[in-house]
Amino acid sequence: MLTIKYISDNKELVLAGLAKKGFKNFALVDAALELDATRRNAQAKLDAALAELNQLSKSIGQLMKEGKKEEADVARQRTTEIKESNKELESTMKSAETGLIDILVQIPNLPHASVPQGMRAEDNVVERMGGVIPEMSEEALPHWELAKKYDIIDFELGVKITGAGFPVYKGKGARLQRALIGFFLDNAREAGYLEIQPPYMVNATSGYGTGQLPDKEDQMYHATLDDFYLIPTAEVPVTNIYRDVILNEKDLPIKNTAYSACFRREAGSYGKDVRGLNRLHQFDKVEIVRIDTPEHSYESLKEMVDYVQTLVDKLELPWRILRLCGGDMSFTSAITFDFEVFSAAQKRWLEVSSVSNFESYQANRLKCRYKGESGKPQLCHTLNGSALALPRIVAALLENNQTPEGIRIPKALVPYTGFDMIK
RNA sequence: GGAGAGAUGCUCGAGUGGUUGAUGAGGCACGCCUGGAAAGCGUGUGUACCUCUAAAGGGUACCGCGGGUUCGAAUCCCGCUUUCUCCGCCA
Repeated sequence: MLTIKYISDNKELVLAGLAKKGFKNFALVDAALELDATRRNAQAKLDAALAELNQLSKSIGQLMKEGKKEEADVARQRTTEIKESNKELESTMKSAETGLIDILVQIPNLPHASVPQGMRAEDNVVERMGGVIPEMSEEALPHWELAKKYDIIDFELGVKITGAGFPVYKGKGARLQRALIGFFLDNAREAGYLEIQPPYMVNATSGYGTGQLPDKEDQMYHATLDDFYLIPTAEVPVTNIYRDVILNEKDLPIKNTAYSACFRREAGSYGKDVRGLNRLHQFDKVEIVRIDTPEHSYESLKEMVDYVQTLVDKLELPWRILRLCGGDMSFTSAITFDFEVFSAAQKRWLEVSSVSNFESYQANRLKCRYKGESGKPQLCHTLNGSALALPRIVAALLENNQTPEGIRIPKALVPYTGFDMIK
């Protein structure tokens, strides 16, 4: 969340930023500022009262030692009065405090100056493109047909076992999944990322830390008996490693990578675009997470984008990078670059990665700070990106590389699959 | 799941009701010493919020978390979380 200090120092910038993001509830900003004033006022009074209380306590001890019981009793009486009047101050302060946080978590992050204006996907800007879109014959099959033809992914079987959106990968399909995970993790390691294997369930505090809660509560699977959430991305557990942590500036940037299964309810998205692997409730993804100083976070962002580009290049997929417009970015992001690959039989661009700088928005929730030479702890910047999400990569690989003899595996991946064709 | 023992600052480790934000040791930083270093000596070493603000200063809170008792709690009481040991179960 934004800090109340930033909001009160830069109200006009905040309102302009929110407008760019398509956020209309400006009243929340004033409400936050008002609650903050209430809180500060109550705390000032309460602190003064507590100071007097502490003084009285000391004097009572002293008086008792000197045997001046009556004077001590007078002081005791006074403490009772103070404590009585403190009750109201305490409840004022507490309710202002929780009310303020309730409001702040409803205010999204502000977009970076370089984020294009716009509300819809059409307003996103193509940053650059690469790879070659293959010529496809009219008989080219979409990946769900190919999956059936070669018996490598069974969607109906997943329905039987769990439900729609939980496919079963078989044989070379399963091995292709495992190959991609290994390929992505090895590349990340070579690029300097520390591999992490995180829990796939998190508590509510972690969900709040990265901003999934309360904003996207209905997008996560919730194990109510234990109040755990299945992670929608490894970003959640990995970033929460750094919750309530003060890092040393010389240890930055932190570079972590993690494979995890990801679980998303995808409530409300049905129809043609979700066929096959296009949108699943459970899928595999390798994530990269970075934590850096505000001075270096945009360098970090560029490195991450460039790194993801090397992956789609090695996989020989046609790709493009979009700079998302204000209205299309996520709640918590300050800037986001989406990677899309072209899936030649569906003739569609599919999003396979989203690389974002959250600036200090997550860090403020997480209380993730760093300390440099100057001494004072400051909020870090957090960044993350998919590198990469598997299902749509698989969809594009299957569709783009289909031949009459079978499906060709890109050279870079063969050491991981152990086969170069799916026949 | 049952029983018992713990949870204190960067780390270790004192502390069972009264100037204890917290003894001590280690670590770290700075200074002295040195040709340089080590050793030695000295000094310093948390976070958040409020107030004030150029800075300094002052105040409040924090000894796993949340309550309670008391004029006063790291210290007493209750609940929770978590770690360890033993038993049970088990991939």
